Amino acid sequence: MSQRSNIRDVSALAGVSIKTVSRVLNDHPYVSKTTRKKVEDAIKELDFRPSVAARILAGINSSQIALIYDNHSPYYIDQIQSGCWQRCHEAGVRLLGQPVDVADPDVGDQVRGLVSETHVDGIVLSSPVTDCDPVLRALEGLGIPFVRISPGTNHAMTSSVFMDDAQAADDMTTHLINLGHRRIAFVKGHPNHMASDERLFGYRRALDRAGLPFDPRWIADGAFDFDSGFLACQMFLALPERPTAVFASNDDMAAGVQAAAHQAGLDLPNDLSVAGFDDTTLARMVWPPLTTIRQPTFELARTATELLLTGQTLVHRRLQHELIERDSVAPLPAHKTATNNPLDRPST
Amino acid sequence: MSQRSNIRDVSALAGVSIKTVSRVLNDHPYVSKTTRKKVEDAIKELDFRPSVAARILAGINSSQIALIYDNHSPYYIDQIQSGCWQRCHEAGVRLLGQPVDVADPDVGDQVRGLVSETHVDGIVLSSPVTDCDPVLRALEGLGIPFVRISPGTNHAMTSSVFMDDAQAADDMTTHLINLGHRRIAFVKGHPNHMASDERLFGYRRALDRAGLPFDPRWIADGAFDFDSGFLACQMFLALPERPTAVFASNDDMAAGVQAAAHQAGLDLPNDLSVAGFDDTTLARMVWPPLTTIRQPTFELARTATELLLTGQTLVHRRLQHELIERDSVAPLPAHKTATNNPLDRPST
DNA sequence: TCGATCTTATAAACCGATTGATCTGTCAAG
DNA sequence: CTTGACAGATCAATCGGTTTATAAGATCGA
Repeated sequence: MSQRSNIRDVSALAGVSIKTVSRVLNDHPYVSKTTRKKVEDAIKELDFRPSVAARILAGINSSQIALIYDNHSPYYIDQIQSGCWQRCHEAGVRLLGQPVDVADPDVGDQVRGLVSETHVDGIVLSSPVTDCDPVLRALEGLGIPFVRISPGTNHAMTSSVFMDDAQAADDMTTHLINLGHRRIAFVKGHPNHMASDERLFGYRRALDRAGLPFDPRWIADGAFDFDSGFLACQMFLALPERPTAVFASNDDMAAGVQAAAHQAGLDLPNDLSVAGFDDTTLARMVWPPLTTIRQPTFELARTATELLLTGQTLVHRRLQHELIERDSVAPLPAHKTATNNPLDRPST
Repeated sequence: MSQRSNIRDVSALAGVSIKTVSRVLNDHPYVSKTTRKKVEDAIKELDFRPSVAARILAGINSSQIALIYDNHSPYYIDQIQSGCWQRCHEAGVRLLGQPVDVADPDVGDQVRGLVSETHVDGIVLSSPVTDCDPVLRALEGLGIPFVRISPGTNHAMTSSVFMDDAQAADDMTTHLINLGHRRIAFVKGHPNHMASDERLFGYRRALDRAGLPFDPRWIADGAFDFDSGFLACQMFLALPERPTAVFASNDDMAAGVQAAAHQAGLDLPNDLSVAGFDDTTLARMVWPPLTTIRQPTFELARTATELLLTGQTLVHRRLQHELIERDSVAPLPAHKTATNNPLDRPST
């Protein structure tokens, strides 16, 4: 039976005072190497681990931070979590993952509870919690440090790390245009993610610059999940004038678009080019593999955690995105470029 | 500035003793309705939340449990987490998600640290941590209650919830045989998951019963991830006698198999049937959608948490699986059934 | 009316660490 | 031979709850 050992046991075994043990534990000055060694040996022998509960009560750091998220793309969350976790692991800090529902009327209260009950030292917010008012108010009221990953609003409030969603969407749209596509549909992201608007904006900007018209019928609402991409594509295919390319603003929706296209008997990517966004693992799993925007999700999370841990409260870091070409996007065949017949069908 | 309020503030405001407040908080007897009401009002007004740290120190439950996992399939983990989380949420218990690496030589130590530092009341183990010796020893030594999801060994040690992996694999294999397939390849799971052996066993049993030979060249090593499925399929396709169906022992690997087949120019499912296992969200995202075994992952996790929370230390529950037919498996065309020519190729 | 059972108060000990105040030695520089 | 700077001991308070012991008023049945 391994009875829990406490700081008294350690001090007794090492033959030093409790205060000295505490000094060793917290890296305080005025401890000689030999004393430190004695104490460390005693700690090892007793397998002593200071109780966080007691340290928290005594008012020092809890060495715990929380990651709060609400996301419907497991691959995305997996990367966010890994990034935070890795940095925490290096720093010897525990990470508590806390899923929430931003639509729940008492998220604010839940977050307040989390903080005052667990005494976490800080918080990492992932989109869309980054722009959830009740949560932001709760955190501000508590006066606890927090950083945000890809926030869409209140940029002056906290440190943040993000990418240029508008530019990335612009890049992808331009890429499609350069390949000859003129009828490019777009699937929007979940309305409570600010990135959704940014991506739509980038798409429109690229269209404008190329002198292409913006046609609202080629815009579909989405929710960052497979099903909404599927539905969006079905809608596009029912249009008298079909798009030759679909740009879905994340990979899950792009997979949905592809599935609907496959189901309709289209030959991908020749009959329809499909572009994604995020470059999650999923992008390589579907067929054809997705041409997509690589979002540095892991690094975003790692960097955010870094900022929190080092107490940099008001810095903003933009990380670089990258257009990844795979096989889901093809140049528009010549015969389709010429005609603009409304009754034109992808294949006979 | 919302100064933290403590139990003293509450007792003062409510005009009762600290002890009485404590009674209300812990649902102890001997509190009249009117007194209880007064205390509850005071709690609400002060937005008082008892500090877990203090309660832990005082020796009562921490109302926290941990979920320890090490898995390479985000969709699987997502479901496990959701199941645990939902049950915890209902019970007002906090869930700490803790990823580990079972191959790390000091997992045991990490787990011991987790328990003695956070004072969690119990632990849910997900495969393959369920069969990680250092972790099991650490937990036993600590004397902390824990339950396991799909353990492969030491069944008498703890409560567990699981499905019949062998029977499920048998079912799927039999399904393929019934559709006329005779050359059925199999992609094994990660060697540190006990379920991998079970599934292989079920596959062989079905083959035996049907009087079909077991050919080791049609067995590939896998690791439950996309890439290993991809590699396995490439290997199968290089064989002089190609399989007509591949049964991959999870969905991620099945997606890999499909990708390799697509890349080789095969027409799915006609040239090659592909079956998966798990029925994660991914199964519907790939093309063609996977015929797979539905593993009740969410319910498994929920039930495990239930057992832990209600203190049922030695019960075992088997949950039912189900064969889900989608479009990745097709009957073997007649002309292929007849011949068994080693040089036979899927398409000309 | 007496005793039993509720209901609540008061005071103090305790959980395991941190921290501040106070005090005693060492040892080396000036 | 002082004088500091450093190393460590001792004691007690503190964080925010739980819990035990003791006491006492209220309520109720016999």
